[in-house]
Amino acid sequence: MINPTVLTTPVAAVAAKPAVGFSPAGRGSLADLLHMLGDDLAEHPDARDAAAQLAVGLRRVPAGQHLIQMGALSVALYFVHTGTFKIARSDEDGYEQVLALAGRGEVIGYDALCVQENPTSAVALEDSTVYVVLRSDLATFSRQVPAFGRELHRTASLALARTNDLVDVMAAVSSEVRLARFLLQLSRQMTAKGQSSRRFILRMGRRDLASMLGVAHETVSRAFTTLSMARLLHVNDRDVEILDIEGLRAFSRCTRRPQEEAGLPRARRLATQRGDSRAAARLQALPA
Amino acid sequence: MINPTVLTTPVAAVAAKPAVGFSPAGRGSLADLLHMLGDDLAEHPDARDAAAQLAVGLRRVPAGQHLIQMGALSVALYFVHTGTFKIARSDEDGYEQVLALAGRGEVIGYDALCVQENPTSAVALEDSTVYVVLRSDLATFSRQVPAFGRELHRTASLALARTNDLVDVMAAVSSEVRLARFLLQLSRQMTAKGQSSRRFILRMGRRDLASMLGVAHETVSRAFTTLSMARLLHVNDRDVEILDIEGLRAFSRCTRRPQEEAGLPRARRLATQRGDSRAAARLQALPA
DNA sequence: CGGGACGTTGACTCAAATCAATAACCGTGG
DNA sequence: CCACGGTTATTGATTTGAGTCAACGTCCCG
Repeated sequence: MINPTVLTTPVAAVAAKPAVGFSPAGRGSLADLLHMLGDDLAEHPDARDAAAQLAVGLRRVPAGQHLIQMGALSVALYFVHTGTFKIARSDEDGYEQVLALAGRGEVIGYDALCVQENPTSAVALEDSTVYVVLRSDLATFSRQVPAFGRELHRTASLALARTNDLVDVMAAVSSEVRLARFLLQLSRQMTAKGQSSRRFILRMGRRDLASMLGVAHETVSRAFTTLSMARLLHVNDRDVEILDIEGLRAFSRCTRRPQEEAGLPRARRLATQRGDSRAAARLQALPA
Repeated sequence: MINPTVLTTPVAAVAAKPAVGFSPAGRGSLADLLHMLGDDLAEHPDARDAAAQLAVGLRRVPAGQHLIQMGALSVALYFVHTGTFKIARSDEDGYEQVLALAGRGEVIGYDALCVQENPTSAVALEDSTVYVVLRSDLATFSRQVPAFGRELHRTASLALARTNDLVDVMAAVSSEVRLARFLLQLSRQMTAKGQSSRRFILRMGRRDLASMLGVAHETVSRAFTTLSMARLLHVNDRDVEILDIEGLRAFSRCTRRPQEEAGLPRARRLATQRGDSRAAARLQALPA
């Protein structure tokens, strides 16, 4: 699986500018950051004042640029303000494994806290901005504004849960199921962010998507057409609309092939399998 | 992939005893916990005293018992003191996806911090003990003993990095490469813990291992024999000895099939592929 | 000794990787 | 303006790695 995906990111552009996305930085306060994370400090006026005093950087990262270069010294954590990032690891051959997407409110760079160098890189998929919190400020900020410590733990926990979700996706048997699960997760995330859970734009190309699913990019194409023909989706390049979310959900649970349930003396099933073009067959496993 | 793996854990035993592994608890101090995590607080005598005052639970978890039941309310974080745990997620069909192993010094339950209920379960693979830190104590402990906050972030970061490693494993093309990568990571972890990096005992059965690799358990067997025959390993059930770690490393990098490097005008290669029994062929990609 | 869980090996089939061709799109430059 | 190279997406043909089914040996426990 996993065809190329070699340097999906415009290398030329990155090489031309300074390696680490350096752009006219802005300025914000810890209070701004906390507000974005959903904590208004409304009930802690004193902490609110403290947070307003603590300055945090605000950096612009143009599309395609690296926020973090894998292997570089880790100096800060980043919180996505606007835009989307792709978190990836690439081996020396240039092959790239996408590990996560990070959108508004999510932490980037947390996985480096246990070491010196960043184990992953972060690339902006579109023009983006991030809050910058220096590692050397973490302790101070957490002490002076307990809400920050709380939120940091929450976002880190979320990052962990997200990666676990990705493992679930990659563990699925068939490519169609992998895609279905991925889309459902994306849908759930969109809901959490208050956007439409039915329709959204994929921020990445087929190759990056294939890398996340752990399949060849041609297979992603085919999986899309299969799900479309099953009337579960409507796809136009990166524009995806979920037509039947319940059906998609049912389909995504079609993990490993049926088998005798754990201990329960049930023996019906199968007899429905076999014959036509595969994925279509997996469809009649639907509820209604 | 992923054959059954249905309820690898002795359900009966779990069902018989209270759902959440409940065992004669001990008592420890935050200082003990920090000492295990590698922070002696030697340079902070006052913090040392504070930490010695703060009590944390110490719980015994017999082999096969659940420390955390997926879906249960999250009330605490756990730090493995002795033994090993398997972190897993199981869908309603009884299928189980293993997400991580947790050994001495690692956190368990961190992924629940962003929600109410535990998104994963944790099962002891052998008789184990854990330090218990209530979620309600987290803020206090972090404030009173800054070293705890630091170590908590470090271990959480490690958990995230570990899961990323697992994604790398599951992203590999062939089952043999998956196994090779997994073993190398295990080897690295053993080194970090000061144990032999050449030889170790797998704590899990083939089915759980298969779940982590994202393949059928029969395939794990075959991959083991293939690597053995390649003289890279010596395997006896769960006892694994790495014979040629450099060879194994070279093999593990054999990801996707060769292809034209990014832009570079190189055209040699292949012509070596094809003919014999697959994995053996992949071997001559070695350095020397 | 029989039942159960586990590990290994073989045979068969099929889903997906691979190889290949085509089309659409984009920015550039003549 | 259109031609050109480059990147991306889709679809088809072919091959093969691994999932599945099945049989067998081992070990442990009651």
